[in-house]
Amino acid sequence: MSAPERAAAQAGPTLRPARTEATRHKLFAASMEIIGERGPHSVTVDEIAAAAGVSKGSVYYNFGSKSEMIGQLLRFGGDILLERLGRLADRPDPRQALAAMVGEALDFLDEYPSFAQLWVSEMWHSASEWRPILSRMRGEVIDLVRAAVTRIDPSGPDEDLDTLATAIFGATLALGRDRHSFHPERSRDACVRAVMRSVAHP
Amino acid sequence: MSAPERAAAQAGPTLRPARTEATRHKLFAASMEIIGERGPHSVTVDEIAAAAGVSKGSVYYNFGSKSEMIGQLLRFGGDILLERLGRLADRPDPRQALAAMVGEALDFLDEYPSFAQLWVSEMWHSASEWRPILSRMRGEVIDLVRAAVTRIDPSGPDEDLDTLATAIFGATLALGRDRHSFHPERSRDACVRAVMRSVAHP
Amino acid sequence: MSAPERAAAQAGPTLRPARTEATRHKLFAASMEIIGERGPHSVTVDEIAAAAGVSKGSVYYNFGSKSEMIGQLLRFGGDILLERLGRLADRPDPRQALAAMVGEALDFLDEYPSFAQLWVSEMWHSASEWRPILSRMRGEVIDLVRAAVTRIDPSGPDEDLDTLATAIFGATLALGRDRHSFHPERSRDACVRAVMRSVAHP
Amino acid sequence: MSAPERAAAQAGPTLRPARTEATRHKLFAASMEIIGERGPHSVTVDEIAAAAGVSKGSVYYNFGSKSEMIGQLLRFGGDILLERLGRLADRPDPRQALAAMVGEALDFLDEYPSFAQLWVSEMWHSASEWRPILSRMRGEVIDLVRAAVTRIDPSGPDEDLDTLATAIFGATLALGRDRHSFHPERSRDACVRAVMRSVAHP
DNA sequence: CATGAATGAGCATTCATTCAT
DNA sequence: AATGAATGAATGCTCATTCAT
Repeated sequence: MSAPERAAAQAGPTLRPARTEATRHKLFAASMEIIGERGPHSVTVDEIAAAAGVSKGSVYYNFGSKSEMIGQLLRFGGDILLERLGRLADRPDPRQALAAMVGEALDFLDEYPSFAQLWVSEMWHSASEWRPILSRMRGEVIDLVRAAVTRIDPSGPDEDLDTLATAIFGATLALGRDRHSFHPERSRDACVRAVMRSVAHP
Repeated sequence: MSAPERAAAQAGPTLRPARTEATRHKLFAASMEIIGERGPHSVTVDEIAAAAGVSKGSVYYNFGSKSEMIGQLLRFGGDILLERLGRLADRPDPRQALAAMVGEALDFLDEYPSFAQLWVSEMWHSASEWRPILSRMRGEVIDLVRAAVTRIDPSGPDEDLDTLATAIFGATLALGRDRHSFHPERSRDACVRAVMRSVAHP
Repeated sequence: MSAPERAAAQAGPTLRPARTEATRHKLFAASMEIIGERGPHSVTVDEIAAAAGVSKGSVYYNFGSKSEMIGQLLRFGGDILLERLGRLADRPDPRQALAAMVGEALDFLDEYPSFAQLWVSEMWHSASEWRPILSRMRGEVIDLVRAAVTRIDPSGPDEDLDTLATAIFGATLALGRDRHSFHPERSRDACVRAVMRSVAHP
Repeated sequence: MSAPERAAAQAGPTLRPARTEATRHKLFAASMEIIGERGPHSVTVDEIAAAAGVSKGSVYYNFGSKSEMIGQLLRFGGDILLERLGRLADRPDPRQALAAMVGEALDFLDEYPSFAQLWVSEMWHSASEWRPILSRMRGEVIDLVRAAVTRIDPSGPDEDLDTLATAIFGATLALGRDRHSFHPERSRDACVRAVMRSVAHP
């Protein structure tokens, strides 16, 4: 448990000192930037601290360890994505809801490419330190997709709906990363259309 | 350049290539096993050598560096996949050809889960040492898929075909990894069906 | 660039420089002791750190590399020699000035035998990592000697003065090392006299 | 004991197989070339073998170890120098004899710069593996010089003659290396003159 | 005689973590 | 709340040496 966590545990809903919050956010921003590009193992705590403009000691004071810092970073990013997708889930037209979610996901992958890269790298990695966090995120996202898919066509066995949701999830993730790495010219719409073909026939 | 490569570059009748080949294959097999599970950075050369039953020096004698060894491992795995997919590409019925390729890919991802994990992790990683190798593989696989998709429905702009091929690629990869990590009970057929939905309606 | 150098480059009020300085000097002293005896390649960083009573990591924290540490050690020693010789250069009697410099050099070679050995070994070594440092030192020492020689007898071409200065430099170096290795009984005065014979005749 | 040495020990004055002699000389030539430039510790047996165009095993077959190979190389070079200097020692005019020896030494240092470098580096090195060889060489050369000096001016104590001989030795060595490294334009004659100044005045 | 694949002890270097200030 | 000097276990890599062919 890092020092601020200890303090919070003792003091109840402390108004967190502004200085700590600022340091944490500088570290989030800097890590997000460089960890996605170079990978969590290739980036050193020194580099993160330098990029954030704080001392190395601050990382340990605020997060306790490098691993924990990355974990909180992932939670931070995952919450943003889930919040954004959740907002679109209850649109009246189910097909439009799914399309909106795919589009929103593409936007998110575009805005947080480093988070996206980290997710793809670690989610299926059996020995990843962040597997619990990432597989929970994967589960929640796929649940949202499956719900949308089910509203479009509730027939068929549950297993098939889950499989379809996973396929949509994978296609979206791949298109998002591909736009970043290989095809920046590819339009968001074209990607949404390609993904939506799997639920396209009325 | 590793010692065997230097020797090969000079041509001439390689005197004792059998021993070298044996060592290299033992290293390939052992690496494939453990690198995918724990990630290339978390696995040490000592562990690889021990798992292969050779000395650490042999790794360096044969490959020159850990990075180069993994690179050759990736080429090795990629060649297997491409060879397998290529064999299915010219089936008469284009829809059956694509379905066969998706199925074959799933089998491959099942047989070589470590290779699959490494691929997913590093392919879109901008600073990966193996990016050149992996992105070439990605390109060749997507080309195969696009050719199959084009045979099914040649209408529409090229860009859309490329995008669709990428979506199919991503969906298959995700389903393959998901079967390994989260849903071992999910059938190969269900996965193929889910992927094929994007080209299913005549 | 080592960490303290990075810090120094940014200026600002160095907070805890005393600790760093202490560590650096402990390392200088210990290295000077053992590197000259066994040669820079035969001495390990572990040994140096152990001899200095600091951790191996400290060597890297303070100098960045073994090579850089030795480089700074050489600069450190060279500055001492040059400072000592420079103080004697402007004695009124030129012959006495040169004799004093030769004697002082012999004293220095006696006090810092490891530095002397390193200098002799690496100065004329075309591929030495420390060639730039050592050849600059050689140049400055020879310049001092030539100035003294010129004051004794300004006639003759410049080239001859340079050559004579080099001969004096070499003779002194050899006598200094020889006293350490083979003839500890040989007196300082006898050495000075032998060197001074080349400028002895009025 | 290396294999040919074993053979020689058994068979008496064997006519050494031509193949062995050829291999040894190729190795001498190649080592002399690169060891002097890069230092004995920085040069690997692989490099030496490659430069000589023989296999690494041949080095061990012929010399038993890297250290022994360099030792024989040094003996080889030292014999050449001593033979050349010895031939000049009994010239009638003692001053001319010494000048001829200094000149001959400069020629030798010019022809075998790598040997010269190795000598300078290792001769005064207390822990050098080749110290015995090199200090014997140093002794024999200084004896020759002292004999010549004694013939010029036999007065004065023995110790002074020895010291003077060492000074001449050092001056010559330094001028020889300096010509190679820093002043290739400096003439052989100018160097001889500078060295001879210490015995120049009748 | 010669080769070159294999070895493993040894080494320079990295980096997450600690702690006195 | 923050700092940065110091640490040392861990790791990639080198290279002299061996030995089966």
